[in-house]
Amino acid sequence: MRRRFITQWGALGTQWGINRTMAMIHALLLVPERELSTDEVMEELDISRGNANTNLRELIDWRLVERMVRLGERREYFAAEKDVWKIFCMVARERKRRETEPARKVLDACIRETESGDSPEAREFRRELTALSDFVALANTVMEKVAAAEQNRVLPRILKVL
Amino acid sequence: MRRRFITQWGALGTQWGINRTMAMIHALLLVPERELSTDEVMEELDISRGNANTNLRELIDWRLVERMVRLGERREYFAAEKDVWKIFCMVARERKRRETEPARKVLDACIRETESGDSPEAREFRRELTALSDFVALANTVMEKVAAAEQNRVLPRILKVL
DNA sequence: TTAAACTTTCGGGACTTATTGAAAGTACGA
DNA sequence: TCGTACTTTCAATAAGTCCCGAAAGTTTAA
Repeated sequence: MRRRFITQWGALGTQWGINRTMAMIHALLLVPERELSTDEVMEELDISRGNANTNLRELIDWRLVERMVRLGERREYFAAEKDVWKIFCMVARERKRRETEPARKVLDACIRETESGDSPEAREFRRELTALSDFVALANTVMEKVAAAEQNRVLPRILKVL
Repeated sequence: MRRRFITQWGALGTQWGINRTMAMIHALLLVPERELSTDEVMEELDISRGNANTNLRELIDWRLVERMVRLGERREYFAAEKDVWKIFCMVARERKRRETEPARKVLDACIRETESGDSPEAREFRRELTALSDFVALANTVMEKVAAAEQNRVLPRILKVL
């Protein structure tokens, strides 16, 4: 069953824009109570060392996985964050970085470059883009707050507002 | 400038998990005041008919673009939704459909199949997965409400709560 | 019913991204 | 300092995705 969960989670990851291996490693670490070494990950998922290493690092970069050092042991072990709320924050943070921030940059650059234009079209263009940019900025702030929030009370509270 | 906006938006799309052409068509339709035909889209972006057709349909599927019919004319025209709030709702709806719903399905299927297990591991497994599933369900509800909300007051209101 | 105008589908090639496996790098203990 | 145990990098290749263009399908007007 664990194996099935892992492969399915991997398939899901693809749709989320996360690569399959990364999602599978995450699933693998999410379930068992103990941390695993690189070699164990390689063996369990039947993947190469390079692949395991790259994706473990990526997961650490997302802060979804932590490196664990055991006293007196050379080998490193890896453990996944299990608190769903924290996972959510990490994903929000990452998405902000990869999605809303670049969008905002592009929009603002375009707005700035049409500032000189004075034709009706230029104004219209600027107006459209500004509306978009403001909105993205707002969404950005929301995500930031969500990512920074400490307690897992936020989502229920949001739900109440809606 | 418009052209630059279009290409940059296309590049952004890639990071969002949307294909380049789709994002470019969206940008193309977002800016000008008038709707465009398939042929005009092909010409502006220098893409094939098949490509234009496929991606226009995909955009329509996302409800980001509408098909416009002109009386007495055979040809169809396309126009993008410009209300940023509506765009947001559409994206939320689509993401829910493509991200949280499948995740929930996988989790619930796995939980159901371990219901019989009674070992400590099985219980632990079930506990973990249930926590995740509940959380995803909560997120799901939030997105649903957001997508259904009519006014563009929701985001500011959420912001106040945080 | 047919031709014309337009839309959709789909196989194959181009391009992009992920993975391997081996070599190089690093850190530790003796 | 060296050997060992481990981690990281990277070039080659495999896998996956996107796009073209031609052919097939559909709708409309005559």
